[in-house]
Amino acid sequence: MSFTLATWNINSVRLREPIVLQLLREEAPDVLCLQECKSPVELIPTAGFADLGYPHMVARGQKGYNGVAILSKIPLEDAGSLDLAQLGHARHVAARLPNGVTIHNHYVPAGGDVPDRAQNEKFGQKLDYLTELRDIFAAQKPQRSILVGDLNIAPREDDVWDHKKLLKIVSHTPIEVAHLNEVMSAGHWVDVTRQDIPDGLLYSWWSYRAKDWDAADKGRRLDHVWATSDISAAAHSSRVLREARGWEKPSDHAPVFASFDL
DNA sequence: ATGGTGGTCGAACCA
Repeated sequence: MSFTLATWNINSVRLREPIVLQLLREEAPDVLCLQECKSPVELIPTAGFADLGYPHMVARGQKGYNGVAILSKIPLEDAGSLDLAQLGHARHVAARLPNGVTIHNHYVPAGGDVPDRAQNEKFGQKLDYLTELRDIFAAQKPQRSILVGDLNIAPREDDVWDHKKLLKIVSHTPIEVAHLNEVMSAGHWVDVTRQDIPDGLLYSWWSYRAKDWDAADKGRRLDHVWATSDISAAAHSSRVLREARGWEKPSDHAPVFASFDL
């Protein structure tokens, strides 16, 4: 079984229903994982998705903030959700495909502006979220699994537009990168995007605040596709759909794709 | 050092 998967922080699934439909029409991934839906599950506009061949969804939602959803052409079994760091936020949901592969969709806390948990509670929550996730993977090694989402960390020097300038900026601080790497090693996860695209600058997010995001190109790679080591060799064809950042009423994130032959 | 933009939901919070 082969399938293509995409992950996209949509920043309101209701406001951006038109560009979700555009992505499904033009790129037709088999599975689309969304973050920051900012909607209760019952208000996600599923009818249009179903009309395009995506009748299956597992999701967790809340009013106004957070929210994650997995849309699919392929039947999905709800595989539960976690409330990491006990925030009471809808930041994770998992689904199982008929071939037994589990897809984890995460929206990691952004962490606020000050990279110090003594001054900024949100930064501590972000680190705690990652520590708890690490501990779960250390206790039980995940198998035949894919983990995607807006992890709100750009781990590599070439995942940001200026490594030195961003070392004290939340999303690229050494302590965040260390926490993310501990999650990866605890679960034996492989960074599929960098397996396929090992070299060079690569971003998936550009701030709304830049005058000309495309020309300035001050991006960061915050959105990730990982696979457990038992299936990582089946992954291929990773790409970032940068053009979606320039669509009508865009999200500040672009979708990240990967395909799997399993 | 600061402010820049955008979404939610209708003032303040979050990214």
